[in-house]
Amino acid sequence: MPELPEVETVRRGLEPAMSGVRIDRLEVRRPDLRFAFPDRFAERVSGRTIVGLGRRAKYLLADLDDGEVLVMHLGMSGSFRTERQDVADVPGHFHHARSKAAAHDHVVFHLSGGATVTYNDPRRFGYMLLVPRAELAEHAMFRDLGVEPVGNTLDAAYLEDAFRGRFTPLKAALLDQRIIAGLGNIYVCEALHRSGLSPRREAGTLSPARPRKVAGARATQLVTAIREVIAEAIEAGGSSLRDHIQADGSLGYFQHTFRVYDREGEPCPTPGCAGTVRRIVQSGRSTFYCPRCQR
DNA sequence: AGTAGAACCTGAGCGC
DNA sequence: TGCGCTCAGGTTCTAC
Repeated sequence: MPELPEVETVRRGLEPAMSGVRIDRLEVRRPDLRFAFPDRFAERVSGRTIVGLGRRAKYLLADLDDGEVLVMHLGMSGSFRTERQDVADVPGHFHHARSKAAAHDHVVFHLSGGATVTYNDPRRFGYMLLVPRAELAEHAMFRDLGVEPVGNTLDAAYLEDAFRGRFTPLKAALLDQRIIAGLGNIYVCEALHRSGLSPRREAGTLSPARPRKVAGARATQLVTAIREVIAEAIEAGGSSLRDHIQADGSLGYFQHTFRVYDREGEPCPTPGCAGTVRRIVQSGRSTFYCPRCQR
């Protein structure tokens, strides 16, 4: 489920409840998610204070006061929800009753002050790790990650370099976390549509044979589209947080309207384009695009 | 080396 | 109502 904007939205939603807060007890309700939990996981996390909550690509990073980082990945179906039981008598404050455990509630953070944060993940493609802060950058999960899509390091010249000589389709190249870290199936489709580039085009065709000082127009368009799509989605996530979090305390899903994703058969939303959104399968995954305006 | 496909797991939606 | 099939926002392992 979550791509970078969703993970960032989850981070922002959890931060007020978790940052600077002590974990009185970590409740681990099964032996594994995608991987087995770390040795003595519950014991090592219980009693720690969360110094700060960060994010890298699609990973959520909780800095603990003993120098370790609790690394959390939400896989396809992971989500968090926050609940607190100590605000019932605050006038005007929404009260989240402490609910019973739902199906697929795998990890519960019992926080000082009485709030809980629950990780739910039906498909269990998510996972949690404990990594010493100093070793994080060299950890197998992080060392090969590419640049963040919104940030100074992503620019057209970088993309041209990364794509040079590659025959793989643009769709696959953009999903490759070693080049840009954090994009997923939805936002790749959206960015390609906005930039007028076909998902089937060979990645190397965006790169001039030799590096140039001034990057080409197509790579520039693509970079602009990626940054816009991600920034807008994070903004939309922020809005949904403000509207939504108090109602049910759940984090991980928010409503979005996409221009092409999951819109097979609908008219292409590009102004003046009479095309129809088409669905194809590339390396086993759905791609939505307009064959008319995406070249 | 680089790329496609299967695998991991559960649930939702659809046609019959 | 129920069965069987396809599909799902991610990553990793295997096989050409």
